[in-house]
Amino acid sequence: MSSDTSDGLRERKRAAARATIERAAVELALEHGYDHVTVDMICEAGMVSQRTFFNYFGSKEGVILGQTPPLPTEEAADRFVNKPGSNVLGDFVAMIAGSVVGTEPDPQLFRARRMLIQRTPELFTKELARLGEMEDHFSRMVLARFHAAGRTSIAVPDLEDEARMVIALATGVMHHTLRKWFETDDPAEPQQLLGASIDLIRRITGDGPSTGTSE
Amino acid sequence: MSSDTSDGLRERKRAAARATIERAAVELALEHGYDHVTVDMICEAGMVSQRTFFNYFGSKEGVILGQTPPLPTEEAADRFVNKPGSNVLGDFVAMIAGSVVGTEPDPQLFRARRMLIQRTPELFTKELARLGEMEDHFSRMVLARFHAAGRTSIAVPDLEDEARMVIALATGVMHHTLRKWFETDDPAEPQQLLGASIDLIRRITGDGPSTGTSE
DNA sequence: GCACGAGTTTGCAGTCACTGCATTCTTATA
DNA sequence: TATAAGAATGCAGTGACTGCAAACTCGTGC
Repeated sequence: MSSDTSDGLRERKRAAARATIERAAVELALEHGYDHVTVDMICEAGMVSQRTFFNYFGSKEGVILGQTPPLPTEEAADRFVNKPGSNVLGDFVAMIAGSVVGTEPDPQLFRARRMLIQRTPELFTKELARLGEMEDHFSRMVLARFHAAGRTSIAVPDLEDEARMVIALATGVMHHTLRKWFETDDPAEPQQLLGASIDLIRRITGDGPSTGTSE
Repeated sequence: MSSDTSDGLRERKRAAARATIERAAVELALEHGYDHVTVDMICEAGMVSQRTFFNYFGSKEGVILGQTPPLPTEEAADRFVNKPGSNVLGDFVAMIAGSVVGTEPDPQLFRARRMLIQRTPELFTKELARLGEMEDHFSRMVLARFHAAGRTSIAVPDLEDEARMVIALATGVMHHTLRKWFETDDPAEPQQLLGASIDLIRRITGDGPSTGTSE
């Protein structure tokens, strides 16, 4: 029953409350600094009880970090596995970037979050940790790509290690790219940053900028 | 006055207390799991007040993680900068490994710490964060190496980015290598693991396993 | 020996994040 | 409209951590 954007008053209210609290929290943190804001302050500004706050977000960080970035779409994953480019790392990072960008509907809020995360070491750490949690999943994807390319764990005994290493490296790259991204003040195209990052990787890890195909 | 290992009763007492508390903490955490151990429990076992505990270690994690790993010796740093091997990443990771290993005088305790860190995501995260804090310092080292090799920021405008990217990648590698290291149950030579890691990097990032020299 | 001062340990009160549980609304539905 | 499913809230409690002031201990000069 009812339209698509809202089924039920309940849902709508929940969403509204959530949004109100998030905005309040981000605004407060932007003004006073994350660790000078107490959960109680957020609750007052968001007009909910502390208990409700924790029901919604689970932790103080949770409200700033926002919901955990969604996994790449099946389609993107499939492309990564079956249509490999010249460079695992590049492809992987590009895929992740694609799934991270555009998560938050409100660009204003999105930027505010990024800003806070960048300037608050504690938050930056947590954000990285969150990415880290998906490591297992990702390394399985890389492994799938390897298999699709005909490489087997029998021919290459440490293929699993190699997959995990790809993820480890990619994490590093994302670390770097995220930092760069947060640094720029205008919403420059992430694509460009990514391109630069991948260039750097090539330069650092061997084949000259022109050599091209590897893996 | 007195011998070299101990100047003053005060110092000695401090060291003893510190050791007692650390051992107690690690033992308790090993037995009950890090987050089921309270600071009060540690204090009781370590025979100090809670206040003293925090004076010593600053936080609950602090007592498990141990003192922050020392920076590489000047000598090691100099070698890294002025006697470059074939691979920045490899050299860097090797240098770090050298400065991390052998920090803790008591191998028993050392292993226990590693074990705890590995099995406690929270601690693992913090450990990585601690490494991350030294990023600035390290990227300056890499930059120095670049300069020593005759590369200037004028000829290569994003040389600083490149240095930071090296660190980012290295962080990833260390992440991977640490994990592998913690996994093995016998105190296998880190050198070997490192070698394997560096092999993987080569394989992933371009030039085939045999090509050799790069950078 | 001893007194005095710097350096330490401790108790205590308080803040803040976070949790479990019982109670009180609200919304959906029969 | 009664009633159940679903939230929101209050409250009491735990556990990490901090500031402050009082008590204590070691090192020194006498």
